[in-house]
Amino acid sequence: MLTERQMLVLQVIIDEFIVTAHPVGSRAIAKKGTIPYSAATIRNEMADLEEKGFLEKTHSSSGRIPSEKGYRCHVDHIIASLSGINNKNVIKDIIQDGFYEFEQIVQLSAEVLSELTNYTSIILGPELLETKLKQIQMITLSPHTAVAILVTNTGHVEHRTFSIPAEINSSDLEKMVNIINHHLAGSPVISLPELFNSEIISIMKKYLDDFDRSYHYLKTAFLPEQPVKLYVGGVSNILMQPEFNDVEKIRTFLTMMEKEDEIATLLKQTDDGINVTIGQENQVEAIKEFSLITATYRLDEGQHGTIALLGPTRMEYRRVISLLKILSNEMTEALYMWYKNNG
Amino acid sequence: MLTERQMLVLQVIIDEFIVTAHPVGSRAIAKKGTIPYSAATIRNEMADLEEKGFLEKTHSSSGRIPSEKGYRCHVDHIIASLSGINNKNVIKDIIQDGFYEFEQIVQLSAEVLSELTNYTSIILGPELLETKLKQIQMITLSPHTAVAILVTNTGHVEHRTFSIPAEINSSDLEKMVNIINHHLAGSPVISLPELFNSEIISIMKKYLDDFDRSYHYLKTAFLPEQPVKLYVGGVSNILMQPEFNDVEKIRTFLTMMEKEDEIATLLKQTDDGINVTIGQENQVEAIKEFSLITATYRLDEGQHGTIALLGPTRMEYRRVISLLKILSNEMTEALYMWYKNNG
DNA sequence: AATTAGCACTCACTTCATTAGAGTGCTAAC
DNA sequence: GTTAGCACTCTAATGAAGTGAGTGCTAATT
Repeated sequence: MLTERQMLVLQVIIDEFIVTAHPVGSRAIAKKGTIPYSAATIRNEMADLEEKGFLEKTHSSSGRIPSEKGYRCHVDHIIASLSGINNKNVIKDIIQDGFYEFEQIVQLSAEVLSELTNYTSIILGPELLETKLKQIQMITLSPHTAVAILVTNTGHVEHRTFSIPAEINSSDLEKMVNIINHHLAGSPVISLPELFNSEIISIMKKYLDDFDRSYHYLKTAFLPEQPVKLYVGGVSNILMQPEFNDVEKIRTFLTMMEKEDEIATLLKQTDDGINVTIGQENQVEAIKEFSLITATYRLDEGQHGTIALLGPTRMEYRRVISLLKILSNEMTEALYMWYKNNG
Repeated sequence: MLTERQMLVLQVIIDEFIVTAHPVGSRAIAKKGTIPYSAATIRNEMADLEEKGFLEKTHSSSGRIPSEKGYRCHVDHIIASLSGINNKNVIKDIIQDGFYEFEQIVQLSAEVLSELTNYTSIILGPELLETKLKQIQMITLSPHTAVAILVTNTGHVEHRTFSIPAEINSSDLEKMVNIINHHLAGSPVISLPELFNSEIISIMKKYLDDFDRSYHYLKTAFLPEQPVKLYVGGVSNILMQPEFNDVEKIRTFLTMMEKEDEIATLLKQTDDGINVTIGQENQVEAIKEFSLITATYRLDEGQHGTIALLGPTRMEYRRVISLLKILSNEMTEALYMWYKNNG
């Protein structure tokens, strides 16, 4: 589809544009001398590249900027050539110093990532619903209120304060908690409501006086509020990009970033491995001007989460993609170690 | 210091400027007809007001804008006239619907506040160190790791995952937790380290084999990481203000908002009651262009937190101050109720 | 004596024209 | 196939002119 030389020209233009954020002209390329052709030749190739849809003009006599198709080609090229990456131990070096808990590892990774790239990093925690119940605790604060605490095998702690209905006495509550721990420990959190219905109901009915009421309360008390957790790093970082010299754009961007649930659902539907969606390729309206690069990391037994990097379409794809690949590997490794110790 | 009429003119200018954010001219005021004087008269008064430092010009032939001294006068005036506020039940109406836990009440208040004002609201949670230990739990995830959970009387849950040193066996751990709960439940969290030293050490030495090691781990495991919690609402809200039409200002502001600890220390050193610091009056460099209004809310027994509102110096002080007063009262009330049930 | 009308002057903001510079496309020469 | 040359295009920067809201001062009015 593209000749060798056209590919070369496209690369040079993208590289240049990534740095300057300004349209690139043929003469400028020729002057730089990265490729040994005259401005006119390059001009001709550029015209062809534009015709084929890999470049665009901002106006009729401007230089060219890469189109989304151009970026796509660039990115596919990078991913294809991405094989033996030298693992730089970005995260591992930091982690090995001491003991970090699960959430810290993830949060740290998000910060490191945005620090290294100057884009905004978003990490989607592993689907909480797929973690397994370790233990439930119920701590009464007063005769009328209690804190329910749910701990998963990943060390995630979820808690909720709620009022104890007058119909339930504290010994009943204790019994319930014991029953749950005994029967449901080790079950995936996602299946808890179901298991409640199938396994626990029958048992509880034997032990508890006022079952129906209690049941209702328990069910709401023992489910995690947010099924996933987002770790965001470097929101203000990305605003340094020249793309954000417009106030309105900043507002739009920040408003979007506040919609955590939308971002979460977006990140959830990514495939395994490295994934790049450029501009209009994005399904979500609010980021159609951005590029989103995602990578998955895994825990044991099929649990996984997503690392993502959000930046302008004009992104340092080469660097960023390999970084993300390294980091997702490292996280998988670090978390695997963690998981092994804590399963 | 100011004549009746000068006061009037100052008020009108401030009111106008709060709405338009543009310098106010004498002719414009006269035309509006809020005060029955000609442009020339008003002009003279404005000249006097400027001389006395209550007004400023942006350039030699511009209209006037209120100086910080002008705002200060305005604000002092408002606070003086602030007596019988009709309690509007902003929060209470919402809260009474169902049971809300402590953190929800505070978070909700922050959101409501920024929603009502279009400024950024910051609520400083009650000093965690002053809450009292309710119970400690230790849940082992694996032979080498455990989650330590600390619950306070306010229902606050703090947790930390850490690795269990090989020297400590699980029955020792259990013993320690029991000892702590038995002796320290009810003690203020702030005094825990001290009590550890004075009361627990001696007792533990009797029970535990390898005391020294265990002690070190416990001490770090059972102290809340962040002594206070910040609840921020409507960060992107404030960006709609015309003061933020400059990209650089937005960046500065957002960078500042990311420094949570700085904000926390700033809010901690506020007096009781309503407090307004305008522009340069602020000690912290980053908010010398803003006004900060703070109010305190109380829990039982001397525990208290701070509600704050951050906006441009051009702020609707009248509305905002009374709102903050109402809200701090309501929060005190709501939390008092909560506290009573859960003490 | 206080207030107001009148007038000259100031300054930011907008609009418009001009220019410089970087770019393109095309044709002809190498 | 590659390059040089040239006419043409468009943006961005610059500056001049006009507009309008504002001020300060003085003199007239109440």
